[in-house]
Amino acid sequence: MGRSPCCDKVGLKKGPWTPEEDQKLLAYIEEHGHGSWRALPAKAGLERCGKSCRLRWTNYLRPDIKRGKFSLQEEQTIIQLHALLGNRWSAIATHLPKRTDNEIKNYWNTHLKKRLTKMGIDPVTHKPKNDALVPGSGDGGHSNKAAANLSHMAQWESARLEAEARLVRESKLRSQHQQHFPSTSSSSSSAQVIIRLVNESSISTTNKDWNNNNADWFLRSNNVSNGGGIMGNGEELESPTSTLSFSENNASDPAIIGENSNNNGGVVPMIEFVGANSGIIRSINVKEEGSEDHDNSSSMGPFNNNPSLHELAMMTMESTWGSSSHNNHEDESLRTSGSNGAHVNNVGNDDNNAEEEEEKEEEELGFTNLLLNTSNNNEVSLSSEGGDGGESHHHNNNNENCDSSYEDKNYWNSILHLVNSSPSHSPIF
DNA sequence: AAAGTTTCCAACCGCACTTAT
DNA sequence: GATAAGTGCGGTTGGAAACTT
Repeated sequence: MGRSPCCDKVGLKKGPWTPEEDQKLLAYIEEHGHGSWRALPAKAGLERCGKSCRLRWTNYLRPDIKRGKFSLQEEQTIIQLHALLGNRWSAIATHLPKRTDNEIKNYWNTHLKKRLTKMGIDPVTHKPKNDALVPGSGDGGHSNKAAANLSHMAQWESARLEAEARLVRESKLRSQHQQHFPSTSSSSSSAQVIIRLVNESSISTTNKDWNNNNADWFLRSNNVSNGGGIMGNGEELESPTSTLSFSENNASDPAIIGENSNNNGGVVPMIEFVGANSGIIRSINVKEEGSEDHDNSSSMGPFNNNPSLHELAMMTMESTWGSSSHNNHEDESLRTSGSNGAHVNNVGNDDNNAEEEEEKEEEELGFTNLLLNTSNNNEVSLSSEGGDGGESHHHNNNNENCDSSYEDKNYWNSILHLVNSSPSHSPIF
């Protein structure tokens, strides 16, 4: 059976909205809220279908929308998130405050997609179309590995989103349950070793880390100082926080999102996301790796060349959360030099128009580095400082034997840093 | 200055999912 | 469980603006 149309199309206006219509819609929603979108047009005196009204509101009239040029930081975020999420514009939009999914989608299609194509990167797969054209192609296949990692990450993220959706529902049920039984723990029912990554007071810092420009947004819109994660500004995004866990029954668990054999025959641990109640990742749940699935008796412990996700997360979180001011400065260097801090730039030499093209290319190189060569950034210390297992994780970047794990580290660092930097109200993380 | 082309983005369309009956 | 209503989302389009010839 077909669905009935969202509205009777006869007599309803289509096309661009007039200022009068905008005013009517704005005035009505300000006074009454939107309520049922289908019923709204009649009540507001608009000859539009409810869907059109909703779209106009969410994409244009809503007061918390930032318009105008995308910052480089935003562009980088979009590219990274697109590599992970694909065309999940609404999901991407949750990481770009005040930007609508429609706007991001348009920007991707009109700017970023072309730019990546121009750089020789397939904007769909985020893999290099032609190795010869891509920086790092002569790196012994590093970029290919990175691209493969991104592909893997996309699968990872896809399944994670599904699990997250399920867990949102569970979380809601749980919270309802807790209203009756307040003492009930909200943690996962699975046997898990919860590793506390960040306490509630990290929230402000975390969001400052995201972006200098966005910090103000966060502080204003969320009214959060410490222990926040509660939406201000009337926003009710109930945002379960994802947690990572290494599953023990990956074959049947719907939350399992993948495994990845590494060069050493080990297995990158399963990852499971478990709902929580704040807006940022706050814990990683580590389960015992099942022994029946993999010939990998030591997957949980600190490993030789392949850090567990847990370790990576720990290193990453500690590194990033522990040095917010540092990162803010890093952002600036990233703007012009990409993630490679060794690259020398003429930052500040902006009075020469002839160099604009050069700068643009440098920015593009930065994007390339972000996507294909997340190594060499100094956001993550690979030393033992972040390991909770007490085992040192020093890695020599020049050691070929460590390439795989090193790339994994940077790969995860890039992802986790993004996660870490996400606004606390994100419904995804 | 006019015509042609490209770029940009607001808005539409239809599908999928959730919720209500 | 079946159906309808409501909503969200991603793909696509149409037209205005900008740019080029």
